[in-house]
Amino acid sequence: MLKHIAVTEEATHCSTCMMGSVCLPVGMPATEIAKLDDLVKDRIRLEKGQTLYQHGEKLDALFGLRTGSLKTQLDEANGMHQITGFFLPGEIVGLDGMIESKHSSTAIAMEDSEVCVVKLQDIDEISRFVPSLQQQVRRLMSREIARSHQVLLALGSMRSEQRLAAFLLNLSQRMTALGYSSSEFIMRMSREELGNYLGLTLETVSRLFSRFAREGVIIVNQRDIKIIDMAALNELLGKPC
Amino acid sequence: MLKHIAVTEEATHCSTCMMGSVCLPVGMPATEIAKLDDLVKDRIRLEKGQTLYQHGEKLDALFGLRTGSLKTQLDEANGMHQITGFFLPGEIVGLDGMIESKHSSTAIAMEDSEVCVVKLQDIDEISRFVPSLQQQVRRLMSREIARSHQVLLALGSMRSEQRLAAFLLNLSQRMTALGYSSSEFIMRMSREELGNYLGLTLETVSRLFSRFAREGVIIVNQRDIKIIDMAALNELLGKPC
DNA sequence: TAATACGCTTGATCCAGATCAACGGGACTA
DNA sequence: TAGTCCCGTTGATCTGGATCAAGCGTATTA
Repeated sequence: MLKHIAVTEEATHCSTCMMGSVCLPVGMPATEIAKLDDLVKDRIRLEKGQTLYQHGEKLDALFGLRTGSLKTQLDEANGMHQITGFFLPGEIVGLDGMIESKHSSTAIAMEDSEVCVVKLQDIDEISRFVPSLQQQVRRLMSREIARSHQVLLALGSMRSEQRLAAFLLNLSQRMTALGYSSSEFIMRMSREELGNYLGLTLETVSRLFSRFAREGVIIVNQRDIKIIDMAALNELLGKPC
Repeated sequence: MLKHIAVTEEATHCSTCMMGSVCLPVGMPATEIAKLDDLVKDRIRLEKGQTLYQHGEKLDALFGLRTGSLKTQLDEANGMHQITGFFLPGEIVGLDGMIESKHSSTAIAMEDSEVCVVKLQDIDEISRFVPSLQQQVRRLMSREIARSHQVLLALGSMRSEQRLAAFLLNLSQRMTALGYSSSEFIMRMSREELGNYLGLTLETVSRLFSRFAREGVIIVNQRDIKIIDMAALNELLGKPC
């Protein structure tokens, strides 16, 4: 069962949340953010491995990840499954699947995590007073579409080493946005999960990590990654450094 | 230069458009659809090969495809490019890239086409009187995310024959929704475009068509496709028929 | 009417990444 | 302290789809 936590008056609201600079309110004018305090009435604490929502479940809220990390995946009847995203704090989960008000994917915590619950009806309610909120939701959804397209590019047009390079660079950027080091971070996903996401086997991912390390591009210690030569990763993607 | 056509009083509006049952208003209550008549003030006629918008261009509108077909693609600086979608009449183009108000992809007409221009500011304006409009836009964006995720599943987890089967079944469904035959249709894209979209080479796509034809699953005549054995395609995907 | 071009098919060969297999190390349990 | 499990690494081998190459049919142009 999901562990709900009511957000009372003295609790953190959007306007006081440290995550505000990267989360749902990102880019909104400060005067409007102040009006978002009633947006989150509820939080959910998830243990590692716990499911936030499942394919087919009724959807009536979005989730802002406060702490921890999540993955989303598609589960097919025939046993196929595809991880469609890894989420870090400040990122919004649940944007897919507002068709028929049913989730079209499953979201699972990769470590103990906490999410803010943003009810869709509260969005509609509050956006009457905060005109930019609807645009903000559109922006976030649009970003999610663009993100998927980037992954499509990786899966459709890149070779294995390029996919991993693109993934590492992307993760690095997102860590930076969170105020962490851009060159050293811990990956929350297993080799198998990463392989699934990148359309590769876990063995190929493992070999790539070893090779990158051998070539002095990164230092790998299990899930602890240190990027030594960012330019080399960019070069792999054919980008000027 | 893009050919704009002002939508005057006597022209077709959303409420009278034949496409309404599959286009932007899909699923909205009839009373609300009637209020959408000011939503489209402008249409654009595109010739085959013409670009509707390009990566990086300012975005201030969505486009409802009225006739013809479009493709969207990501173009990378290094020459890589990835087709991210093929669009049929009634489908909405331009949902990606409302971040920074810039398009994140390029949309190109695959045949002579016509699109309805839906200005974002008109959406915000009209949604003050049509409460369900914002939800509708969210639904459409959500559908676009879910669609991308399905393609991710194909590119990440399926073998070549499954990808093509999934593509044909998907196209068949969309043709049905448009009122066309579910088993016989013309594909507007070349083998190369289809290969790019599915993460395969044009040769592999061609061989797959030949093989499916040899096995009596389809009849192929260049871009003219007739599905003989729908169940066989479903079986390839491991689905019960 | 020939000529050039483009899209598609088919064959031959190659190779990146999958698959199969063995092993090693850390975390948890008894 | 040993035993079990899970995750990751590495090696050997295989194969699906890429690459290279040739030819063909249809449309467009001279």
